[in-house]
Amino acid sequence: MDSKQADLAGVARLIGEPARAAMLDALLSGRALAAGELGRVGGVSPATASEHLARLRDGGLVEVVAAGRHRYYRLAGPEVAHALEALALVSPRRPVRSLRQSRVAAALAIARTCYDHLAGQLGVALHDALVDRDALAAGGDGYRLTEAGAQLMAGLGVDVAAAAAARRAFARPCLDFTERRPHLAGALGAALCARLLADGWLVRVAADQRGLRITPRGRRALATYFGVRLPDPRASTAGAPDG
Amino acid sequence: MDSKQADLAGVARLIGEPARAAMLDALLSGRALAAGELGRVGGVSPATASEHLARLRDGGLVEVVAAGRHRYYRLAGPEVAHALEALALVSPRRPVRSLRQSRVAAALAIARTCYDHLAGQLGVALHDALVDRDALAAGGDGYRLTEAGAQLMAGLGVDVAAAAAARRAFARPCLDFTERRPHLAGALGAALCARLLADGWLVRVAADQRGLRITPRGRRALATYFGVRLPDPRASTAGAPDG
DNA sequence: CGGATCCTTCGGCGCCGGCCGAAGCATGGC
DNA sequence: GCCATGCTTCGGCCGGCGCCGAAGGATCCG
Repeated sequence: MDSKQADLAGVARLIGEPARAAMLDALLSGRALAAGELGRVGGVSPATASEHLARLRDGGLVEVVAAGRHRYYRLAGPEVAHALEALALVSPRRPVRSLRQSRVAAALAIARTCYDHLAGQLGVALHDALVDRDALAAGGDGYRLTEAGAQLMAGLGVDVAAAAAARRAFARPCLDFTERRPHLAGALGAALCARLLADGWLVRVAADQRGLRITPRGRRALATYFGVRLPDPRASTAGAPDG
Repeated sequence: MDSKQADLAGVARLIGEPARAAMLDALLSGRALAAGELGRVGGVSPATASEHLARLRDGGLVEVVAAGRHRYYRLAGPEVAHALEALALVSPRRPVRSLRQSRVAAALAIARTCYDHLAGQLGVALHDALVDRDALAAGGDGYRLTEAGAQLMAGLGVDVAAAAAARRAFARPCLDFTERRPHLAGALGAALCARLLADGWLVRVAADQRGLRITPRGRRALATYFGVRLPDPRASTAGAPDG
């Protein structure tokens, strides 16, 4: 335990600027984006974008990786994504302006990435299915995989050993900011998401970096492996969030 | 699912101001504090404090309850506390300045409240003990109480039925920002914390609203009921956080 | 009812920081 | 080598907001 104290205001100040918040939101897709593209996302000039990104970098919120004459930025880690989601959870909603925005929001509600794992109705449904089937059990820093869970993951081709060896937490619930119920995060959640994308069960929607579309094949597979059928017609009013 | 989008920047901007951040930090004790006291905490005049509190109120981060000529402010809910803790988790640490600050920080690291439940080494140890003893199991929006867990809580005099009936989540892990491992949050966590305070196992430390001291009686009881012995001499380097 | 306490609103000051254009520095293509 | 592209740094403008003192309203006390 180092005897220091956190600088709450500093980090919040970094996020609390519309252009930077838009950039961070875009980076919640888990992908690394070029500085210029992030500037466009934030609606500012390249010069301003560069300043913002430098600040975010100094604040430890993003990392940069140089590639040719492009510089790609990504979130500095899962805990940054977690903080952003937690903030979104308490943010007042403001009305959408266009039909297009409404369509995008509806699509995001069904399936999207939360940093590098699955969120939205799909993410929550998968989480619940894994818990209900006793594939996940309480233990360690969140969840541990049961014998049944290990077999299920092996059947899907998820590299559980690699996930267990990662320096980050293995499996952890992450409160979904649209569903207000947990979905699966951590190394296992990321590995599962990657696998489902690689297998063509899910594809990224070009319109929004975070959006996912479930392919027909994925729909069948989700029903077979997890008993999950989406979109779920049940009412969206679920349990209240909690800290 | 309402088709709206969250205003990430707005909320972060509210938190990202030193005086307001200090106020919110003080409110993380879970108590309601008067406007004047919060002004002193933030190091600003009553006038400025009032402005800040009005903004926080409009932003939905705090609630106010009038009592005589005092107006007491408290966090608007558990999800606000959760967002603050998540932010603290990614905040860079800055060196403490005085010996006094160092002592306070060390005390906070051992036992403190996180909004209305237990955090610090004590909170994490209790969480781990409950999971290890199969008092808590994965289920619902986080944890459910097993039969053994229900008996344990009953023995302590914790009103589990009331906690289960609360509108908030029943039991949920909350990532501790000093330990970087989960402690127990949710209605059950709050009920447990309240019970331990009421029974005199823990007392609040006047120097810092969030700080807790374990009484000699509490120390014995914690060992008896949970097998928990603090301060724990094991190294503080634990698993990395995750979103 | 008059004074004390607590809080809020108002007016005005000052500064931080977000913005851009222009210039500087890399990299890549030809 | 020369130019185009992508990004960053620099200088300067300007608006927002954080700050306070003073004034006003509410509550409690004697």
